[in-house]
Amino acid sequence: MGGMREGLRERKKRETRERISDIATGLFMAKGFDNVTVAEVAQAADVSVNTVFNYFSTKEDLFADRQEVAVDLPVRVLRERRPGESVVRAFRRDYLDAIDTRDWRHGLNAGSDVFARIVNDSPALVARMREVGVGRERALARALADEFDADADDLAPKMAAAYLLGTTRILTEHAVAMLLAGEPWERVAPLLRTQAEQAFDLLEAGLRAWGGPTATLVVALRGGADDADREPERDEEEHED
Amino acid sequence: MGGMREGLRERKKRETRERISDIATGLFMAKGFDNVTVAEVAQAADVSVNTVFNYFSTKEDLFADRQEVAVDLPVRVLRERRPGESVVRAFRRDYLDAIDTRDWRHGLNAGSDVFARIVNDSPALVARMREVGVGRERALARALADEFDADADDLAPKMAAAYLLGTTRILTEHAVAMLLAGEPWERVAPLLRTQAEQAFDLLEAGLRAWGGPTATLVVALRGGADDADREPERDEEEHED
DNA sequence: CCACAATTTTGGAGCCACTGCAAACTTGAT
DNA sequence: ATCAAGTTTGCAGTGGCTCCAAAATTGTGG
Repeated sequence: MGGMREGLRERKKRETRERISDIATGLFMAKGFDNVTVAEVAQAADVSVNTVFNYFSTKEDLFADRQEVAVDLPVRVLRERRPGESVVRAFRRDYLDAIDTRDWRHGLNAGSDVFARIVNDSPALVARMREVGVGRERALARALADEFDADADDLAPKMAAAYLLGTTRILTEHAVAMLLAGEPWERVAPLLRTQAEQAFDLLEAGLRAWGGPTATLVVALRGGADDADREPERDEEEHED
Repeated sequence: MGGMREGLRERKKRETRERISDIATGLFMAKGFDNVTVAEVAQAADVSVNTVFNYFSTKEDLFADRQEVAVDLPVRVLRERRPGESVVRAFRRDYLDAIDTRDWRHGLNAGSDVFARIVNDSPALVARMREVGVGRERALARALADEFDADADDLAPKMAAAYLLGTTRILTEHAVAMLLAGEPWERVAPLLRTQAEQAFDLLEAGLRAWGGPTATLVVALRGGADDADREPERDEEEHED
């Protein structure tokens, strides 16, 4: 049992997994999630049903697979914010960037409309996506609490996470709804941009007016003029995964 | 076929429905949601499985039943706010009231810990509860948009709904977590109260600093005069399209 | 090359939520 | 009593998913 390179065995495993996932997503896109049985996927991928469940523990996993990774995405935005940049500003920049580049990480992909239609047609997938969202929020809340070492009874990190991700969630939902209604991206983008700017203005201005017991976190969130000599940016360690 | 009082037929229907629901929740509490089959419920209620599905379209419906009604609860808080009272203030009052009276409408029921444990142990029920939450948020957003007749591209109602319900959600989650950890209500309540006050302070102060294009809604949300206190330092952008 | 062990795949039997259908059965009105 | 409408039930099935034990495949040492 040598832990060598990648033996034939492991390569085959990887290949089958990818084949199953690809064929599955293809079928889902073509016929809709609920109109495809696992048996169908298995047959198309030339494996047994048990093999499918060997790689993916649920049918929904078969669809997410790639989306799953995005759970720690907000955490990365938090951690990789620029020196001196407030948390809200970092999220604002990230989101506006995503609009410009039409990045997939906020579901603004070209083709995200078909994706959204597939998801919306299937209660199971809708539930799944919500679960991913909850995971993101929890991860961000943990990261915030971690970074500004708030104690367990301090709800500010959770609140902040909810506000930040709620904001982006609603922005994206609305944009995708417009795309689903047939609006071209060229018309959606500028509106989305102004909406995003307004929304983040609200967040920033909102937090600016607060001087609560968790002042350090709030200052870091909004980027503070409270105490001028304080360095809100912590030393950034090199932790890229 | 006269639709008179309540005929024998309808009474029997109501009785069976209640009997099934009661027996089901009893079994769920005793053994956990996933450890009870619908067949078991049917047998205990002395009906066939088909009859169960005749009244409740899913197994989860069997558990919710009573909880379902709570979807329009935030809307009621909005609509029944006192004259001159801002929306945020209304929600604050409602929540603090709920703490004092330990009202079930925010899951602060005595015995809500067992309820929570049952729910948390079942992925299906967790998903169901999240769905209820989403329904609440959507209903509140619609009601807000309705009341202040915002147009379809105005995201302020949705944002406000997300912030308000996100706030109460996190407050309640934390309180229930403490209860689950064995803390007595007498210790939880005062902490929850200060946390709630801080959180609603944040909301109120946050909205106070905002002068956007949807000024009427914001003013209604936070209460108070528009140009009374501080100036928004970020110059307000034009509202085109 | 040949065993032999470790894995992977597979078939089969089965559970459970849920559906559709047509035969009972119950109720209400004539 | 009788008939129509509504309700309950049994039965047969689908589809996701699990468990298990028998193949088939791959890595290792002789």
